[in-house]
Amino acid sequence: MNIKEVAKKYELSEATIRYYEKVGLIPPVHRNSVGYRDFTQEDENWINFSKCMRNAGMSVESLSEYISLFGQGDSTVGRRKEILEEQQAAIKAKLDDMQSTYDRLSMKINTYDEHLAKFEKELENQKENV
Amino acid sequence: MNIKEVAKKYELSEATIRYYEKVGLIPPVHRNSVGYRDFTQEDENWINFSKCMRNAGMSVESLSEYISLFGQGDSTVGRRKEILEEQQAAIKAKLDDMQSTYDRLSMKINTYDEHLAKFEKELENQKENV
DNA sequence: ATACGCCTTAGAGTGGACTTTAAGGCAAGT
DNA sequence: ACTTGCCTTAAAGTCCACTCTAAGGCGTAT
Repeated sequence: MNIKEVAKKYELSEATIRYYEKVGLIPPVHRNSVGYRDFTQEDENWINFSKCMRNAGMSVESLSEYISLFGQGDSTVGRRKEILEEQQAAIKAKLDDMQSTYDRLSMKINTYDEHLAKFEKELENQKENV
Repeated sequence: MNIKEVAKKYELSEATIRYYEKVGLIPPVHRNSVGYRDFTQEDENWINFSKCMRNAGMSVESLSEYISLFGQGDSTVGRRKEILEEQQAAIKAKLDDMQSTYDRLSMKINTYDEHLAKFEKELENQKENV
């Protein structure tokens, strides 16, 4: 699969995929005889993984450390697992935070529904509802 | 409450709070007789609200539009509710996405636990687990 | 009265993550 | 043979959201 197709499939720009390879956010991609990128299933899997982790808030720095360790073989498994566990915790915290913001926002929207314009000011002043 | 105390209370830098006021991410803060910021409970509520919304991924642009509309009074309630509903949907989408990444990551970590180093390569090659 | 500390602002600077640009290689179509 | 088009890279540019710096006002302590 060429870069154009992969970009479309994973909803990333071609530039982003080239950038991800450059900074080590995915391992080096397989090339064809003229040096063009020719993505294997494994290359695609890495793109998918890195995209997910980036969307979940993992930094380019941590992710590229992980990929680099992966390239260094089995001796790095311990540290790799450590990185994943750190991320797991960070995602969990962010999920909880966002869930509570979501709930509060839903309440706020309900209050908009119920009271409309004339109660707006009181609404904003209610300590537990802002 | 002065800016130093508020910054500490809401875990934001003083610079960030000043910036938030400057770009309209919170309404103008109450001032004392010498022009220093003197935060009322309502000012604090706005800081808390905006901090949550920023953490949940709402852009400075959308949030400042919301605050600006709020300052323009009751006629803007409709548009304001619209903005909040857009954000609610965006947060929901992000929550779902992050939840599935969290689940996948948890599985991956379990697999690290079970198989350790020598199965690492196969693990990474499994299409549904990367 | 002068030094110190806390506050103010405007505006410049920073960091992270892309995104665009410029220059160029290879190859299929006319 | 040459144009068109897809690919390549390095490097410069952009965008967002802060973050820092410089210059200065006011007030209490020495």
